[in-house]
Amino acid sequence: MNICAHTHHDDDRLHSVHEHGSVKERIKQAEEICDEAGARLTPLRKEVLSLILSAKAPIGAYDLLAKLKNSNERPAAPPTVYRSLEFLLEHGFVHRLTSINAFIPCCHPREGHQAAFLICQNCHSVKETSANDLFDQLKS
Amino acid sequence: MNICAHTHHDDDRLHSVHEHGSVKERIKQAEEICDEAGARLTPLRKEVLSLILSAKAPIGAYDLLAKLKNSNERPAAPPTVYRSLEFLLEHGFVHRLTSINAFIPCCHPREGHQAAFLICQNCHSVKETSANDLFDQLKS
DNA sequence: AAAACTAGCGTTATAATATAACAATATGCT
DNA sequence: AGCATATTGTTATATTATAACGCTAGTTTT
Repeated sequence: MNICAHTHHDDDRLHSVHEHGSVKERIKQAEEICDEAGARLTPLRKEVLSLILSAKAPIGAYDLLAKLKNSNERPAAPPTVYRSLEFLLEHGFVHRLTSINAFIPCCHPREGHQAAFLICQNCHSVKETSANDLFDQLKS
Repeated sequence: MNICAHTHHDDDRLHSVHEHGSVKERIKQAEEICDEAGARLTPLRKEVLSLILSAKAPIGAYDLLAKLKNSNERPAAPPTVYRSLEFLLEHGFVHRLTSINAFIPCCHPREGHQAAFLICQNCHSVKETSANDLFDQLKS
């Protein structure tokens, strides 16, 4: 499922996941979603989400760990990161790219959509496209 | 991309990857393909392919390693397996399922097709479907 | 309010997956 | 045979992820 997409024309069904609204706005949106769902976007979880949103590319768990250690008084070990990632994945705020062991923001956290990702095998830039049609087919 | 597919009706576009012709036949086919391509299906590589073909489900690198050790005088360490897997992947004899860190046979080694896999999140049984249509879309 | 419960996080250790680097051997070629 | 290259052996280590246990703070129950 990895295709290097070097296209530059715009297509509303195909967009870069790291070119979206401000981090602040998206954090605020996440807070609202958590409030509605009765979930807790704790300071730690918020910081991990913020790091993923701020990254210019998919970011790995141990990169997140390093950034947490640098930017923070908080102690940090692998479970610190993986537990936050688990929460963010469960609530649809991020996606896991298993093929490159990295994480990216979800562009549409409210929608419960199915996405497919085009990952450039050189630079790892990621574009997202809806796979709803494919999934409809498969479910049948 | 993981959907648990519990369907039992047959569909020529959707088939279980572990219900195919005999291992012997498929090894023979692989030998032919290697001959044509000038590639060497060495005894080690043949054994790894055979183990993947014989497995009833996706099989991990370290499971393969254990089987190599059991069934064989040959010494075996991680690179032994990973190098063979690299060869088998390059030549299209197997697929890597990154989401579960496991490997399965390719059902159509000659065709250079693009496949999508439905992996049961309970039992890890795998069905394969062609994703050529999707890929055509994406390339545009 | 005290006790019991729970979610979240800290902490240590270890499991599971994968690769780097170099040595030895086998294979093909002239 | 002698050389070049591909393959495999071998040791060590890197990378990714989880298990297990304890502490703390907030909540609920009584």
